[in-house]
Amino acid sequence: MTERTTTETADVGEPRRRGPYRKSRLVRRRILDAALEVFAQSGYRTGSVREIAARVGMSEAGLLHHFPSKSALLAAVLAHRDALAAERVDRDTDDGLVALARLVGLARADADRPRVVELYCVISAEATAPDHPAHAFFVDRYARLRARIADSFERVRAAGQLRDGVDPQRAAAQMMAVWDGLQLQWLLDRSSVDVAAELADHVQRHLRVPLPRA
Amino acid sequence: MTERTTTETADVGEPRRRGPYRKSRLVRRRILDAALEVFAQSGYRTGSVREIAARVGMSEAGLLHHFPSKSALLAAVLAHRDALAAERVDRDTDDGLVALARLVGLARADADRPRVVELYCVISAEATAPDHPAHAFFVDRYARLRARIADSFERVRAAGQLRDGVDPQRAAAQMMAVWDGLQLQWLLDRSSVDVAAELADHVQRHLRVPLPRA
DNA sequence: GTCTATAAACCGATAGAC
DNA sequence: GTCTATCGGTTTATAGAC
Repeated sequence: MTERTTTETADVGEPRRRGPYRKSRLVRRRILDAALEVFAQSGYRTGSVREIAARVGMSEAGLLHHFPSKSALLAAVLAHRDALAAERVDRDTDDGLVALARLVGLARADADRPRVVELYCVISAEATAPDHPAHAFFVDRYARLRARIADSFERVRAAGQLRDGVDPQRAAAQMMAVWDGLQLQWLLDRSSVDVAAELADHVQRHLRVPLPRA
Repeated sequence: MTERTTTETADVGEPRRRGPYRKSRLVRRRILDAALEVFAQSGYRTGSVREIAARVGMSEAGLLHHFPSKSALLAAVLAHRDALAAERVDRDTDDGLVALARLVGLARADADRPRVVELYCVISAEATAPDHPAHAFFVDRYARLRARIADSFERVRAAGQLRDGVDPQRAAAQMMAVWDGLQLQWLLDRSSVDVAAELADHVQRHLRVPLPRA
């Protein structure tokens, strides 16, 4: 959002030859990666800026030059990860079935990103407290996702592919719930459940037609 | 487990006239209640013994006379709440349908205990980290609950009340998952979902017969 | 059984040098 | 852009008086 897009005016001999703020962007990226790991493992409140800075290999003050505060750092991590996920899922489709299948595909891909799964699991539970810095973010995020998934189920219904007695709104809430809950079980014990398989099974139970794999 | 059951030998004039360690038991109970609130609101790692002690109205050292450490206090809170829930659900039944209905009933009753719901939501997510003091507790707890609920679904199947293509093990994992996930949504926004209603709807989708209300 | 006092550690954020 | 140094705050747990 606040990303600079101007091109540099001095081109030669300067350390930032290939673009403006190039080093800053790389450093910020490394900080985000380290913050993701620490917040995932320890939560926001217990995870420390000191630990994040140590993983990046710089001092606390050096890190806080790039992000004004700890909570701003968390916000940046969440915004960054949400943007990456949206990139994967939000490509245009009118097909509700495809939209739902993409979510299952995201769950399948998440098996290779346990740190990301852990981040959302831990921080969302923490953010249940109204005074948590990410509280409003998660309240809004869940309302938004519920509405979007309900819309997908609605399109499935309009295409005559939804089973009788299925309410799109309720199906959306249940799909998100089973997804989150499976992730918790999986984080506690990797061998206990197959998140994507169970999520697909759950969704399939609402459909008249097979859920595509993509 | 370590509860004393001996009766007192001196009966008159002593401050603990109505039973041995009576005051200690009451104090321990008040500590457990306060600890539940603090751990629910702030998690284990951020929740402080100081805050718990303040709510009980005693000093930190005074509190730690009753529980040897902070982690022992958390263990006691969890054991206490699990015992209360088991009391409600574990009465003997051979009827799988009744067992499942009791779980939905517990979810319904939990609408009046948001602090308890919050405790499990926050601590289980935190306990995802292998070095968390409650990690082993939750890994074991989830394995145990999955097995028990799978057994209930198995009994439902044996009674010819399970829909075709439903695997008891997977149904158990999915039921726990949707329950946990709905609680998270509910904690973030009380008006967003009806946990018990959605849980009942989910379970009903696996059954040939209506789930009883009790 | 409860207290005060204290140890030993960690925290977020800022000031200011370079 | 990164550092050192530091302020003012927090934490769990223990020692020892009463």
